[in-house]
Amino acid sequence: MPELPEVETVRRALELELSGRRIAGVRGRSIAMRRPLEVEKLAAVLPGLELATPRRRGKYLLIDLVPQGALLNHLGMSGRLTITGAGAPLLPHTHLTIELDDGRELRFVDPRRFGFMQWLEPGAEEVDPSLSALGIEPLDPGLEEKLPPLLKARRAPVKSLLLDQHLVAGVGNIYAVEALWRAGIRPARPGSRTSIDRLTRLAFEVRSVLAEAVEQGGTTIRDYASPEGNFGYFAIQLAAYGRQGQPCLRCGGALRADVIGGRTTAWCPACQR
DNA sequence: CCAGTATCCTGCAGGC
DNA sequence: TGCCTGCAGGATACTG
Repeated sequence: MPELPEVETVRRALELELSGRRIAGVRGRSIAMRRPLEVEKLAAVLPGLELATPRRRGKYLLIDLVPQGALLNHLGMSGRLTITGAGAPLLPHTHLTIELDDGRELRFVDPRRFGFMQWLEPGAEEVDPSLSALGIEPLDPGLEEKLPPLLKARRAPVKSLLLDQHLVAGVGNIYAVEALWRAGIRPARPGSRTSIDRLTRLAFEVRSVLAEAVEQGGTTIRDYASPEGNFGYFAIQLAAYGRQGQPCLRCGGALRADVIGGRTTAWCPACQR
C-alpha cells in the first residue's frame, strides 16, 4: 500500500508525536512476516530506550534508539502505524504494541503481513542486504542526472524499471503510473529505446509527483495528531492510476490498462508514446 | 547479469 | 444470501 510519500508522511507524524519519548514496554505475539516478528527479543531489548527522530530510506522507516540500535520497519502492502491511548480497542491484525512513557502506544497493524518490524543492533543497518541494495533516493538532488542512464541501460519496460527499488527507491505502482502519464511515455516502452531527453523528463515527473504527494500528506498531518488517529494514507489527485476506461484528463480519450511489471497499469494510448 | 513469473497473506468487490 | 474468483499501494526466490 504505502509508497514513498505515505512512508514520509508517517515519518513526519512519528517525529512530531514520538521523538524523545521513552519505551516503557512491548506487547505482541511472534509471527511470520516478511521478516519474522520477534516479540521476545523486542521486549528484552527495547524498554528504557529513547526514540530519536525517525529517518526514511525509500519505503523503509528507521527509528534510531538512544543510546544505540534502531527499529527497522517496512509497511508492505497493508501495514499501518498508529498512535493510540493505552485503552484503545485493538484493531484486528495488530501484531506489535510498543508502550510509551506517556501512556500512549505505538501499534503496528498489518493484515497481509508483507511488512515487518525488526530491531537492528548497532552496525546492522550498514550491512542490511535490503537497505544496502537500494537505489537513488528520488527526492535528493541529482535524480534527473543519475536515473536516465540507468534506465537507458536496460531493455525492460520503463514501468518495470521504475518499480525496481535497486534503481530508484520509493516508487510503487501508483506513482510509477502517474509519472509515466505525466511524462507522456508508454509504460511498456523499453528503457533502452527511450531517448535520454524523455527519460530526463520522466525523472523530473517522478520527483514532482512524489514531492507533491509528500506536500499534500504533510498539510494534513496536524489533523492526525489525535491519539486515536491513523496516519500516512493520502493520495494526490490521481490522473491515471485506477482510471482505466475513464477519459484521459489531457486528451479525453479512454485510458486502458495492461499488466506491466506484474501489476495493473493504466495509461493513455493517445498521449503516451 | 537480466527479464519475467510465482509466492507469501488477508480482505473485499463483483459475478453468478 | 452465499460462494467463488480475482485483485490489492511490495519484495524476493526462482526460472530460463
